[in-house]
This record gives sequence, C-alpha cells and structure tokens, in this order.
Amino acid sequence: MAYDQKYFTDRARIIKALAHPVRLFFVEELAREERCVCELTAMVGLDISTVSKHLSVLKSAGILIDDKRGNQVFYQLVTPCILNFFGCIEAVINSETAATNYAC
Amino acid sequence: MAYDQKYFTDRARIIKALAHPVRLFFVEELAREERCVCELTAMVGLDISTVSKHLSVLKSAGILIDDKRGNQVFYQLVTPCILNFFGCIEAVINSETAATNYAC
DNA sequence: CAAGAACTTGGCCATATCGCCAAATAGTTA
DNA sequence: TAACTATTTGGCGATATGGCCAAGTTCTTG
Repeated sequence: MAYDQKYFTDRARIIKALAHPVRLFFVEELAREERCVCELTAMVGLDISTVSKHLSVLKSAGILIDDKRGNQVFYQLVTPCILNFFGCIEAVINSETAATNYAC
Repeated sequence: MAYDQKYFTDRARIIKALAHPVRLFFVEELAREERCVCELTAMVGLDISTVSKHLSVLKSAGILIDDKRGNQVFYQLVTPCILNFFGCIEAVINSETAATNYAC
C-alpha cells in the first residue's frame, strides 16, 4: 500500500480529537446522556473556556453535535461506534503487563 | 461518572500514539505484514530517524513489537483490534457531509 | 580490524496544544 | 433596559510534538 498523505491526515485528525484525557471522558460521559457545558465543566474542574474549546474540537471532528436550548448548550455523541474502540484500548493496556504476542 | 484523571490519561496516551498520519499508515501497513524500518522509511519518504521515532512511539504504547534480525529491525502489529476502529472513522468522515444525527 | 548498512538517540528549531484570564456574545429575568 | 447566567473567542505563556542533522550503536562483510 502506498502512503496517501491526505487520506491518513484526514483520519488522524479525527483520532487526534479523541487523544486527550478530558475529551475522552466527555465522549464516555456523553455516550450515557447529553450534557450542557456547565455540567461537564463541573465534572472536570477546568475553566469553562477550556471545556468549551475541548468540546469544539470534538464537534468539528464530527464526533459530537451541539444543541442550544435557552442559554445552555447541550452536547451529544453522534458516533457511538467509537465506544467499540475503548475495549481494544483496554486490551492494549492489559497486555502491557502480559507476555502474549497479540493483545487482541 | 466521575472524571478519573489517571484512568483517562492512560487511555489517551494510547490513542495519542495513533493520532498521526504516518503512524496510522504504519499500523495499517503492519496489519498486512511485518516490515523493517528501512522498508517503512522508503514508503513515507521521511528521514529514517523520524521514522524510527514514530515506531518507538507506537511500540512504547504497546501497539507494535519489534524483532531484531541481523542488522534490521522488523516491526509487527500486536493489536489488530485497532483496525475495527478504522471503520468507525470512515463513518465519521462520511457523516460530515450527511445530515443524519447518528454517524454510526 | 576496517568499512559499511541499519537503527537509535540527542539536539535543535518551528509549530501545535493546553491551560488560564479577559472580553465578547446570546439568552433570561427583573 | 440593566443585570445576570451560559457559552464562545482571542490572546498569552508554558510545554509537547515533529521534522532534520549529526553522532553513537550494532551487526555484517571484506
């Protein structure tokens, strides 16, 4: 297979959006139910502007959508298939101590 | 759910390792068959030292293993479940133009 | 052993990311 | 309209990332 720069850059952009502990938490949390920015802010204890920027990264990657209701903005997960990936991550983490060749 | 910093940082570390176009390409390529550093270097057209560092990121995340044979080092994918994730990424990319709420 | 090939490591520079604060915007309520 | 709440945006500084080159290591071969 040849290295198609644009192809892999497009895909890496989406993975990059997930590659932060806070954003990963938001994805897991929003898989359960939608939340407004202030709820998510209270959960992680960061400045609300920081939280807003993290959410915007996930939104522009196409992972979340937002819905403004009154003066609150609710975010929701639109790509639940991402959750399937998390099981694989667990396997990688567990394999770090194991001696097997294939983690999953 | 509470935000467990260490839990999500550990998991983000692995996703971060995948969050680069060249490393993503290596994962897909090594899913087909193992390759030595010089073969991978020829495919992406970067300096061999840069390639070596990318491979080391994937290795220390537990995604690849290496095997030195003679004066060559062969890398191999140990977490093929990561490939399942790629289908989801495609769905996210395709949904960016679509009007549906759930991408997958 | 010397020369060369295959990798890795260290160092440097340019750019990107992440946090905060301050300011702007939008909606609600008195 | 004024005050207040919720959120976003701009800007700044600290740190991380990604590329190259140069130097070091390991293995092979003459």
